[in-house]
Amino acid sequence: MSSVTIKDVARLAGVSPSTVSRVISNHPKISPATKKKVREAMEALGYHPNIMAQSLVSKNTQTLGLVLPHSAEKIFVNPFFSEVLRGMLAYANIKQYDILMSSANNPKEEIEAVTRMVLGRRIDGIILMAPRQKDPIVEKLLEYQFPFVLLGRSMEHDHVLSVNNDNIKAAYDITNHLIKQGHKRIGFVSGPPDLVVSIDRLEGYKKALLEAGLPVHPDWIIGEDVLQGNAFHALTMIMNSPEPPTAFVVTDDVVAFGLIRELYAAGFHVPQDVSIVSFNNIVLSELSNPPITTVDIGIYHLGYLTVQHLIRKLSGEEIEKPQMIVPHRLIIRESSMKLQ
Amino acid sequence: MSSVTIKDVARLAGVSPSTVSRVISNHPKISPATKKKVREAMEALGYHPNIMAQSLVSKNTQTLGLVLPHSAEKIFVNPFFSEVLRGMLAYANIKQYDILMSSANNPKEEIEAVTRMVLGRRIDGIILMAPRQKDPIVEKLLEYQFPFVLLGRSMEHDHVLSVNNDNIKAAYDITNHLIKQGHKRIGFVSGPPDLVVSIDRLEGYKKALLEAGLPVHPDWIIGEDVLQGNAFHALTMIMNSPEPPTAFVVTDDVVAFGLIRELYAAGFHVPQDVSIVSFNNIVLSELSNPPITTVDIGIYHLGYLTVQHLIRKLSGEEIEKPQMIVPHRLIIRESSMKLQ
DNA sequence: GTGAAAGCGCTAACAT
DNA sequence: ATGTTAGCGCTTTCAC
Repeated sequence: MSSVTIKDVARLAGVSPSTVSRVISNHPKISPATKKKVREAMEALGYHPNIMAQSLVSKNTQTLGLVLPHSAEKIFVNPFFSEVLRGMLAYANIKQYDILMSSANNPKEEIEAVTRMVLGRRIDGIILMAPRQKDPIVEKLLEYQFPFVLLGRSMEHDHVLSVNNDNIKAAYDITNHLIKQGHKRIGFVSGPPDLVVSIDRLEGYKKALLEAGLPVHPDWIIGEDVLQGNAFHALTMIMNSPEPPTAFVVTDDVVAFGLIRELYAAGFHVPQDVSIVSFNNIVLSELSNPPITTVDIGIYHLGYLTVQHLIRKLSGEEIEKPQMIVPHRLIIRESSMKLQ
Repeated sequence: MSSVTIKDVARLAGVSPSTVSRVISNHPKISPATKKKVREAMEALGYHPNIMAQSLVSKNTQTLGLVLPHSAEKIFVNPFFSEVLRGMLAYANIKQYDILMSSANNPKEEIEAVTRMVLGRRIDGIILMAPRQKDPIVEKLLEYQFPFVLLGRSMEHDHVLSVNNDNIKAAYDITNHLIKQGHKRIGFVSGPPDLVVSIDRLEGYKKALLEAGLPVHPDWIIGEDVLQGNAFHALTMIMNSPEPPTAFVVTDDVVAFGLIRELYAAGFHVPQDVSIVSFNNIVLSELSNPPITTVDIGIYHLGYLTVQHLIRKLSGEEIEKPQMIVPHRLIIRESSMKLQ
């Protein structure tokens, strides 16, 4: 692993270092002859530009930062995450960008990680996943005037770059699907309450109920910790009440898996006793037993467009609409089969 | 987002840039007084060292490279991946390392991505996931003499750093579990055939059968593409033969999900008609219907130790045993309930 | 204990 | 079209 520099190439090609530099960056006025000579020398020596040195002077790094949401949300984010990352990397790859990841165990570390990346000038822009209400990182980045994109949306700032689903509409649509099936008592299983996505989906659910003249029953809105069994008690309470829900809108496929399992353990079958619909359409939702009715939010696409949006901004393109919306569609499966 | 440099700090603190540098790197002989002055100046200006400049001279980047396996393996790797990444980032975070990801659509791009990172001196070491038999990237890295660690193992080089399960033993153990349940006709669903992990698990399966005096039936060893339904035909063929398998060892939980689904569609129930066991113990395997018997391979731990192993190597520690083995354990669930 | 100076590998005026 | 020069922000001898 030799360390061949631009000077070595210059020497071998019999030109000056700056000429080599020009060849690298495809400078227009460079004679075909020398270009060829230099290319050959680079090839012969196995030259690759030192990216640190390039960045130091050019002030850009061809790198995007991504902070992994901290563990509190791990279950919520889990299978979604690798798919969205695939989409991100796919576009980044096209544009020769890499993605620098950092993790954090709590909001404080999260800020630190971002600060280190941004002020350490390691990245050109940053991708924020799962933004919260009044998200401190968003505020910080705004303050730094550092380019970033949200996978999700900001509730406070509508001029920030973001790629999102219309989660209110999505929740509204999927809830209406249940209503059309004849359900009148519909519960909701929420995600972490400070995530914007949780708030939006809850709102869409409520909107559909209200429009249909159905009651919004606060006791039927439960936390996502059913999966851990913490809310098992709450669930049995609800299900053993005189008039239990006949359906649930669940904020995430993984949570839906858990819920189906908990219901089963409590003696309730899906969809015979209770219907389940959820969000994301992760691969496994189709392979669930029963297969889960869900909202396909285009996870891969979401990741892909997020990076595209950010890179466009970085290359100085005029962004007509900062808020991009990725369309969703309902995938109707067995878990919400029509009531007889 | 001002760009405050070491000079600015030096000026404000009334010292030379080199002194500031010494404070940053905790140089021993520096008077407490100046140290304090400099620290205050850094604080006041919001100084953060430019990591590119640091790297350029110090020749290390505090960054590890990771190449996402290309899409062919996406199904195999999917839910496993985010968990292993969490483990990697957790340890990296402790040691103030970041992880630089790059993706590739094919083996050629994979090599390119690695070359760009390595020769571009962007990273100090590299993590390779899911190594193959005679893996070209391993050969390349060996040739460059560049530090790397395998999540898995090399079949050819036993001195390379690696963190792995004993997959042969794991497959042997889980197959024996089925044999103890009274199964005599046991099939196998494989992963991508050139992955070392696939080869090892197949070997362990065969070993258990042979030792028990049971037949290894080549027709019962099928590819992982059952999930896509491509091998659906093969599966029904097998199941409709006069003496079909009564159990399957499946190489991956996700594939097991798919298999259970396919079997169900073909009229076979798990575990009444056929038992299923698999590997990885992803979160959802417990929430499957039925819950899946699987080998817990300690995914998070695997990621954590992989990075630990590599960072130790990078910091010049003497590595006593280059090949680390993470213990596995069987998680017995409903999908392999005893035959009556 | 601290400063001055050189240089890491590269790019970008400014010359010619 | 190409070479010369001066940095980018930092670390690290080498002086004192």
